[in-house]
Amino acid sequence: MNDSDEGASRRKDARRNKETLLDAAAAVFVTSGVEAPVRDIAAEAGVGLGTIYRHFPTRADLIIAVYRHQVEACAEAGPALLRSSATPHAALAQWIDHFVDFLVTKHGLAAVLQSGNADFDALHAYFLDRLVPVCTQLLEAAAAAGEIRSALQAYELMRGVGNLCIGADSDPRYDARRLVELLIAGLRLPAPRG
Amino acid sequence: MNDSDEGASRRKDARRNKETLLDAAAAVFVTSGVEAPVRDIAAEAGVGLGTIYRHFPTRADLIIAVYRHQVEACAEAGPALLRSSATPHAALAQWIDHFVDFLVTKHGLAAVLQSGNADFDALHAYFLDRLVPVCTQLLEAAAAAGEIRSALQAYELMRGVGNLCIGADSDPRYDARRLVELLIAGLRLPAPRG
DNA sequence: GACGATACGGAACACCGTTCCGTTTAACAA
DNA sequence: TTGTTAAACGGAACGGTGTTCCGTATCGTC
Repeated sequence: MNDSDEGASRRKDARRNKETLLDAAAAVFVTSGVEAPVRDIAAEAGVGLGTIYRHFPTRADLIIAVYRHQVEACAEAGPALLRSSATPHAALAQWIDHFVDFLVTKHGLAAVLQSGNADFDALHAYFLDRLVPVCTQLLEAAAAAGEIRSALQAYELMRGVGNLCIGADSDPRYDARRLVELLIAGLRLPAPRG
Repeated sequence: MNDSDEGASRRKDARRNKETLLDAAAAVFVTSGVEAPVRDIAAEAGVGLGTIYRHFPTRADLIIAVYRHQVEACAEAGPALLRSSATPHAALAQWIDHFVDFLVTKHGLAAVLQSGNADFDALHAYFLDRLVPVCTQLLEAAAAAGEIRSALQAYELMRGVGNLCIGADSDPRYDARRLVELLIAGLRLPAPRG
């Protein structure tokens, strides 16, 4: 854990406020979704707007900070699954499942991730930088094992899965997990010359 | 064509402005995307903001009006494909392809369709009302022919396809068509006991 | 040409993310 | 303890949304 001191201030109140803000943001994200107004988060934390923007230069930075640990955990789960699973394809499926679980339980996160809104480019880039290499590794292992057709880049798969998760909360008629399953099923190689 | 007179005004300038507005909106949507500011459209049409909002009570209504003809054409293409195609599954695949082409060529339309933003509920509802029944018909025909696993509602498939199209413009690394193909491939029944 | 209904334009409003700056406060030295 | 100073604070203000409102201009009719 080298992230607890890298941006830490000399002043106790500043450190405390940053923690308070992260907690408040996490709470507001749960109840109102990731797109909740910055003012709501400031109010929840009992803090002014200036304080938010000093600690987190942009909304995207705040969102990244809130979910960093979970994204790191997801990234680290990839190699672990590859070691513990029966086949690379099983590892891939489980990893995607893990990722989908993460996205689906964060109201509006998937939508914001793929919104194309320039405000969230940093968020988009962070997710991609951290997770695409892991996905590539899983994909290549599965391809090497001859379990999948290899015509798909990890980037494309990640975006596709992310897209499928949009709106999965707040709509009981739409089950993103099932569609992602279908996508992964379509990826599987049916037979050498089907 | 009964939509050319259903909301037509008694005044010539009003009718002309509505046409001008539709053309201007279409032009702006092509260059700046569907999320272009209303003011840009008003400026392009050489018209005030009030005029836009009298003819189209909400942004969503304007978008619906601009794309109505194409959505109708898509809806009508469903039964036609079912008649002209070799198998129901082929008809389904072609129809989905048609729909994807439509979405992918309209900057930001897919994103706005699934944004969950209440402002666009009417747009979302219109697409669904018009296209889900068509998709249901195709899906049921393919299921009856034993070509697909039937565990997917048309609503879910439409949302999934729509989601996959988000951001397909403006990112050469992401090919929505390929992912939709994979999804449809995953839908196909491999064998009675695979 | 006059008149009433209709439509027009754009200022004004509410809300957003973000910036700016005068004020407060923590940390430290004397 | 007290004084000094750099850091952090709060929130008004800015620029940009979608939308509303209403005084003004215009069309169709008599």
